[in-house]
Amino acid sequence: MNLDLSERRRRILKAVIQQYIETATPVASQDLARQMGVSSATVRNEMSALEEAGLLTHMHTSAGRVPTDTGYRFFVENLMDRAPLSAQEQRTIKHQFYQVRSDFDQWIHLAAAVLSRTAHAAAVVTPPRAYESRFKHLELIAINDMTVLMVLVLHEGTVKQQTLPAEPDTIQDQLSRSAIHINSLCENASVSAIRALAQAAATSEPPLSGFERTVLDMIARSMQQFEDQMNELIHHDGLLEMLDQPEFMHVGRVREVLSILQGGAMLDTLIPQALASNGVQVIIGGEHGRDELRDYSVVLSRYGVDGEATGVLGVLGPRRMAYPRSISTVRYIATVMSDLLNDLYGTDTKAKEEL
Amino acid sequence: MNLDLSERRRRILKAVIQQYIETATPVASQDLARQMGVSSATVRNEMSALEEAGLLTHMHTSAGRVPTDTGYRFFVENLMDRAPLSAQEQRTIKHQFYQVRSDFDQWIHLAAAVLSRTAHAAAVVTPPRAYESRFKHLELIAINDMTVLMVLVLHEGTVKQQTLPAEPDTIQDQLSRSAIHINSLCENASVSAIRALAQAAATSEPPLSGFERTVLDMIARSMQQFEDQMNELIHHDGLLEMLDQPEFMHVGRVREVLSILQGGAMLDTLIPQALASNGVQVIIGGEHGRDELRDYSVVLSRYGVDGEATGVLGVLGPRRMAYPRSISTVRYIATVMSDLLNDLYGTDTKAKEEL
DNA sequence: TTTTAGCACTCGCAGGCTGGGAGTGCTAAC
DNA sequence: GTTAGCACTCCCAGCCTGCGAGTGCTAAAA
Repeated sequence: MNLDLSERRRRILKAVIQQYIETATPVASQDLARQMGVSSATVRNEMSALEEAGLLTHMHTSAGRVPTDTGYRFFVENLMDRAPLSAQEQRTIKHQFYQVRSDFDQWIHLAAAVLSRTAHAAAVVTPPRAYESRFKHLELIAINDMTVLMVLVLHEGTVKQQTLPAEPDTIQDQLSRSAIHINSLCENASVSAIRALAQAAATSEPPLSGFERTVLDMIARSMQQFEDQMNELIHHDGLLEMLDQPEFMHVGRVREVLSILQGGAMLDTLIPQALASNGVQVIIGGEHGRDELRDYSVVLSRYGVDGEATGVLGVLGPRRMAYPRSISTVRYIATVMSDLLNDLYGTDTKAKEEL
Repeated sequence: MNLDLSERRRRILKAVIQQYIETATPVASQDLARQMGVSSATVRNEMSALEEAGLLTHMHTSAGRVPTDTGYRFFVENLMDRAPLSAQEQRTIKHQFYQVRSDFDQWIHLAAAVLSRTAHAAAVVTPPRAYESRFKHLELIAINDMTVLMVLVLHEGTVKQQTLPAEPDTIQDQLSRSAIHINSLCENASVSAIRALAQAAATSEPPLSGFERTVLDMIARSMQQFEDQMNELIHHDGLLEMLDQPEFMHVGRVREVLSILQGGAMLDTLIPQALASNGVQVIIGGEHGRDELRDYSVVLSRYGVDGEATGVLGVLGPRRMAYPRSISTVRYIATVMSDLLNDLYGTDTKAKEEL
């Protein structure tokens, strides 16, 4: 994508896209004539050339120009002014995160809320996850004489809770001993290691009781399930934020967005792809051939601490999205989240994403 | 509300409402003439009387009749056929819950999903909560040499996680000892009891360390916050389910519903009210004077185990809602959830809600 | 060769008009 | 009390129309 555009054509393309993003109406040659310092006819000629090059279109003869996917792409990569969040905004955001700093599972909600309000688009955030989950700690708590609550902490800090039926006459003391036993056995173990331990129950020293074996099975199943549902835990927010946009005048669009957000195109391709790459990813319209996304753009970034826990966050909006602002916002919040996680996990220094 | 309606008027009213619920178009006298076995003119006279009584309206002279709030109310209380879920449906639902029976926090999601799909409306579910939260168990886990993960289990089984900065050179052993100490002190304690303990740190036996005091403060704050956000944790689902209804042709409606669901009318009045009453509550249109709800109806029920943990679940839909089905669904799922919680908490037998 | 003015042409869109259809309300007869 | 008949009201989809916004093209100017 290195079209050899004259300076003037670049300026016109940029102006068209900026104006279209702002006003949501096709832009006319007249509109630009003034700021370009030439006549509308000249602008028309240039626009015509840009259309030839596949960067603009128009729906019918007497309509203004509108950017194509390619046009937006060129804009994002070569034309747009980077617009980092103001110091004031950065402070506000950081402050909000500071206030919930100890409240692990509020980070996700806060990130989504801030993203959507700052970028004026719908936000998506997946919780931070290790590539392979590892056992950290187990706690067994008697809820009553029939039920035990099992609290499982994974290495990256995720807490899972499950109940299991108690053997009759189980007392907390026994449970605590079992927990200690399992904790010592399973330190740092992966799913498969725990499965192996459960298999070899008899040979361990001291041998595992039947109950303890059940717990091991439960742990393995729980961790496995956790890994499997990898990306089913997308949290999203800010739908309302988007409904003001004129593209959502028809309800069909709302339906589209909802299905994309909850389980459609988001999971299958975009999130894994974002997890596998560095920096901020921008997907414009149907660039990936996914038809549901034809009219939408997505800005995503990975965040987290390498090797420990990473997640994905970003925004989804109409193709006519304020790219500079969205990109800055996503990038900034990704670094804030990474810093938080870095404080949590490590003495590691390479938490901040580059780009 | 005991209007003295003739049998025929009741039949006509019922037919009007049923047909309107089904077709979403005002119902004409013609439509009913046949099934009533009288001429359309007669039906018109009767309708006219029902309109006089405030049970029906029409928007302009040449339009069919439409129920008023009062009409719906009369229908719900005196006219409608109770339609319990079929045995087949009940089995399916029970089976789904059975599959996630050990996975406490999936219940909420499942309940919302099932509710919305079964009642074809948006579902809301609040997690089960004790009226006053009580301490159950604490666990302190060293994540690294700078951070401690605190896992707090409340009496009703809720698990809260928080991080706190570690003192330098803290080792897991010390943490475990602190946890044991605090666990023995705080058994069953309420927020205020824990606050008192923190105040009297020096006098306890053995005395609480500075770190342990910090943890106590943290616990108290966390529990307090938990009580404060009482109803901010509404989980909802099934927006898509509703968008097919013709009343959502205009986007404004979608916006309305979204704001009701996330933090508007739902919290303020309806949920507390549902928590305070037994059985299934039906709120039709603007019955509560809340203007945002003018065009919507809500069917809610409390669920849970008295004294241990209760929550609220229900559906929100257009005023033209399939009341019999919604009510049956809400009632059934409330009993299923109550049974689950009952298994979890108690030997108690009075878990099932009566109407 | 590039730019510009001028003009014809295209298209969308809001407004007004119209006819038909659906439904009621009333009246008078059964 | 019920019904047929009819006038009347109102909505709605379709059609036309005029206007405004923009373009594309051409021929002249720079």
